[in-house]
Amino acid sequence: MKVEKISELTTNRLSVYLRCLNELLVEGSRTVSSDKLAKRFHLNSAQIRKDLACFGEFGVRGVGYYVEELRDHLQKILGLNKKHQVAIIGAGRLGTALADYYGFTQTNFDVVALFDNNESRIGKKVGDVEIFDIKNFAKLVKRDKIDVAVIAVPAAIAQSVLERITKAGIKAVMNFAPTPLQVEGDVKLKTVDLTISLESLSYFLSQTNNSNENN
Amino acid sequence: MKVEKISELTTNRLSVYLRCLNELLVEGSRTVSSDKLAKRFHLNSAQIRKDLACFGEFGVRGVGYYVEELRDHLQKILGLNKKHQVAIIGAGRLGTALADYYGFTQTNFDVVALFDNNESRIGKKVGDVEIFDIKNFAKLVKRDKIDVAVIAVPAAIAQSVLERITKAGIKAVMNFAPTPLQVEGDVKLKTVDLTISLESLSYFLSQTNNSNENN
DNA sequence: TTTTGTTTGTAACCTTTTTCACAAATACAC
DNA sequence: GTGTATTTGTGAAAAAGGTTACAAACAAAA
Repeated sequence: MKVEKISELTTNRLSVYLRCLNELLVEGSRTVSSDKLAKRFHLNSAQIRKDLACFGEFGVRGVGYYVEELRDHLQKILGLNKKHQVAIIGAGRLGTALADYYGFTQTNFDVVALFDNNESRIGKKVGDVEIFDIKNFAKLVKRDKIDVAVIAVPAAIAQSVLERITKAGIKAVMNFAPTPLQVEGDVKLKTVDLTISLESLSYFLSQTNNSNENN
Repeated sequence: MKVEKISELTTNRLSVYLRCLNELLVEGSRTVSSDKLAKRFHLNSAQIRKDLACFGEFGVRGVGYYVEELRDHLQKILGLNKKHQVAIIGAGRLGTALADYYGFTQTNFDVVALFDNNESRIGKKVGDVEIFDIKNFAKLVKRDKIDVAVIAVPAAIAQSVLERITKAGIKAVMNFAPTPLQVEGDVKLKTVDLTISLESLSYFLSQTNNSNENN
């Protein structure tokens, strides 16, 4: 078992493995080898073994891994055995869409509050979740033990929102504003930038078109 | 100038550079050096130069890059000089949120149609965009020259939706369903998997908490 | 014209990530 | 038991990605 720093690429894959194992569990598999797992879900068996090896020796040589046991280990490793309280800042279309995104609702991530600075939105509800005035952010973070924040505001104000989040003591932030943000301290920020994804997609599109022209 | 295959990491950065240049243009800068660009936007100057070098020699030694000229080059490289017609499949909250996401509306990506299989949604409009029956997908792709598809349906049916998209001849697909999809042929698929991002975030959160306990 | 200062483009180097390959461990058949 | 078939865990190799460092190119001042 390695004790090195775990890369984000690894933790991302752990999440994938977890999903695969859940699928296998539903199908009733008791054990699975890294090779079967890899073939079934188009992964690399050596990488699976190496990723898992970062956290312990979960497998049995000649047998493989016990599906349920490994699933439980991964859940624990990823911190999915504890509930997380999520706040979404920005109650526009994206923010409200995220508020009942199944990834948030179906798991141990609970969206407990939406925040906005727009008077006309404050006080309304999206499903069970109330939209609060951003001014009360710090207070509600404390009250509801919010530990994850999602930024779903326009790019122009995203940095100031992040600072508010950081000041409130939140350590995990997901950013949907199409702009890179500067982080203070040991806060973990993940940016999902749709503009970058789209424009990058556009590049590959133009490549295909050009090569077709040359045929 | 290199002629190697361009990595996705590079095209992602090109999109970032483009954004930076647009910002500089608004501020009225005529030229910029890779060093100034890097310092201003927290990038690496050598990497900027290397990324650009994949596509030509755009700079002038001793001067830097002409902002507007480089901007135009990047737009061309990324295929952003042509309009793209986007279809969103799945007219739930996420699909409709994406339909008027500014990244789609504000640029040369035009959302021209939403698709769903739910009778109650078909025929309605989200902003200017009509929700069509998924059965008419291929027909409308042809009529409206749709070249980008966005999957915003539940994971369980995402693969079958992708196959429909592929059959209709679309080469660029963005997937928001939290599941990896198998691509046929030369279709470019980008998956934005919020579950993976969230669970990965959860890992780092549990790390922070554990190390605090040990203090 | 020459010198000085700036900045690109890139070769060489370093780091990270992925893949390969195999000894060690286990199960199971005989 | 012994032998055969699996499969893990992990070094070592390969590939991919990022950084450093500097010659070559150019601008501007002297």
